[in-house]
Amino acid sequence: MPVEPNKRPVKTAETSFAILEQLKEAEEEESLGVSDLARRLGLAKSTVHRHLATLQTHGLVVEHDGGYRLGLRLLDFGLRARSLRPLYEIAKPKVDELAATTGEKVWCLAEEQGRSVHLYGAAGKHSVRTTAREGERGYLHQTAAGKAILAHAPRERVERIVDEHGLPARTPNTITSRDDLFEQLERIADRGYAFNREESIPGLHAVGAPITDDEGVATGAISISGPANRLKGDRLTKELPDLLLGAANEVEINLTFS
Amino acid sequence: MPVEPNKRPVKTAETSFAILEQLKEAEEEESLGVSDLARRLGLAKSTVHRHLATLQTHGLVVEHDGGYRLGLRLLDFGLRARSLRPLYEIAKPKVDELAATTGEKVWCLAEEQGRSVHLYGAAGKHSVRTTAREGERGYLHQTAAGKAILAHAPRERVERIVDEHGLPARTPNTITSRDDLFEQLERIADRGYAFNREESIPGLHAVGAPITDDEGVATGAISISGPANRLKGDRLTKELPDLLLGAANEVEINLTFS
DNA sequence: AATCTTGTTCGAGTAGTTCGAACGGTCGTC
DNA sequence: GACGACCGTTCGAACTACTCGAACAAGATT
Repeated sequence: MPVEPNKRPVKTAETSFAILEQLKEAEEEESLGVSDLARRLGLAKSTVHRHLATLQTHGLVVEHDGGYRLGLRLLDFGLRARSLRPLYEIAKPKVDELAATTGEKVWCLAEEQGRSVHLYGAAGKHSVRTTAREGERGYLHQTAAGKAILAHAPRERVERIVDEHGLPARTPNTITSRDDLFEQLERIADRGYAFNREESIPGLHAVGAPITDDEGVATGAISISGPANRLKGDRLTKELPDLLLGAANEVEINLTFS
Repeated sequence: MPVEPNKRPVKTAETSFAILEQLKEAEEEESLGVSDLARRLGLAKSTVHRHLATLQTHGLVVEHDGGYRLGLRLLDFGLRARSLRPLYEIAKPKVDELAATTGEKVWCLAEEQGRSVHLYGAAGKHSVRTTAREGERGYLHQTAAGKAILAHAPRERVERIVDEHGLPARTPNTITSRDDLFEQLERIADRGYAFNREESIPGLHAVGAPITDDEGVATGAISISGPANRLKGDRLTKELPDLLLGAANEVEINLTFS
């Protein structure tokens, strides 16, 4: 499913989305007003005003503190979108379990439109706090879970994803060359799981295993991540992968019979 | 802030929202196609097609199984909307704690546009499974938490809310008369917490306490709910309210100093 | 094999959006 | 205390761009 070039988009709807996007990007305690938004988006005040009024009647935006912020109707949509994914419903308890037994941060990621989405995360006792948030979008080549997904996808699919999104770096260790990527993906496919050695965040290591369907194609992945000095040696290369593969396998079985 | 009558809404944006709404209402494993949506919304196929293409490039909608479903970009927006509310961030650990100590289902609700929103829920060991979901909207007069919020709001505000949303019933016990409502609210305001005796779901009882700001106006509430035969007598009228008020008070303190 | 779907594209007509100007209100400053 | 600056809001006119319907290929169903 190549993302269509999308001739003739609905521009009016896009400006509404642009307003939502601006409000999402806004700082925590900052609430934007009509004029602020109009300036940022290069639109007339009256236009922004009209869009905001419409968004408000649908609960997508709410007045707050002399400005506007995202409305909780979006929470309804977002959580519905997530619970429609069987992967979430089934992986969640396993992710909790892994976090409890390993004490580290455990994530379940899904792939959508060539990007990764952090579906659900559970914190173990010793888990580090990173900037990752549930719902966040990321690049598949930058994480252990993402690479595990790519390694279990048809090569042409990976080619198209790289064509579209490139291989942006986040740390000196991030894979930035196509050749390196495919070389690693091959080894990951053989091994069945992937490592991340400070490729997305300095000082952070991770292991990721794919969740594959009955045709061996990945629909998501789970990962365990923690500080490099704790995730190393046999723990990183043996113990955690074992736990991870066990959990991933259980999820796969439950997925095919649901 | 009376919800404005909203002259001149942006109709084009509204049809985009209507499409999202339809996809949200859709059954679990049902994925709607262009023609389905066009039929349901009374629009031309080509119109729906164009909207879907636009929604897709923004990740709000994704192709799946020969149709479309809500995209995970909505999860990003929704979770951001929630974490922008200090109430959520601060109440969450207390809700977890209450669920663990009582063993029942504990909810944190917020008020928005005269309706309640289930911000966060935690399940205790014995907690019942209800139809309530995080992100769901409800009526304030139908639940313990909602009534606690209404009881700690200016009377004129409550009047406007009832004018706008009415007092729809969910069970034979739901409050449906204005007089009954205000009578109860008065007692709740005195007492400091509210009960729900099968007013939203048959066989379900609950206690709710408001989270108020420094002016005594409620911005949200937390509640404990469980089967009527377990939530009765002193446990319902003494023990649980005590725990609840303690937790609510802690949340309030943390909220004012954040 | 024929027929009824499906999703897709495109042109024409007009419905609806955008802009700008003007209003009243509120805040801050001189 | 009055002025000026900025805010959000409303409205009319101009023209953008959205909606519809028809027509197409591809696939499913009969």
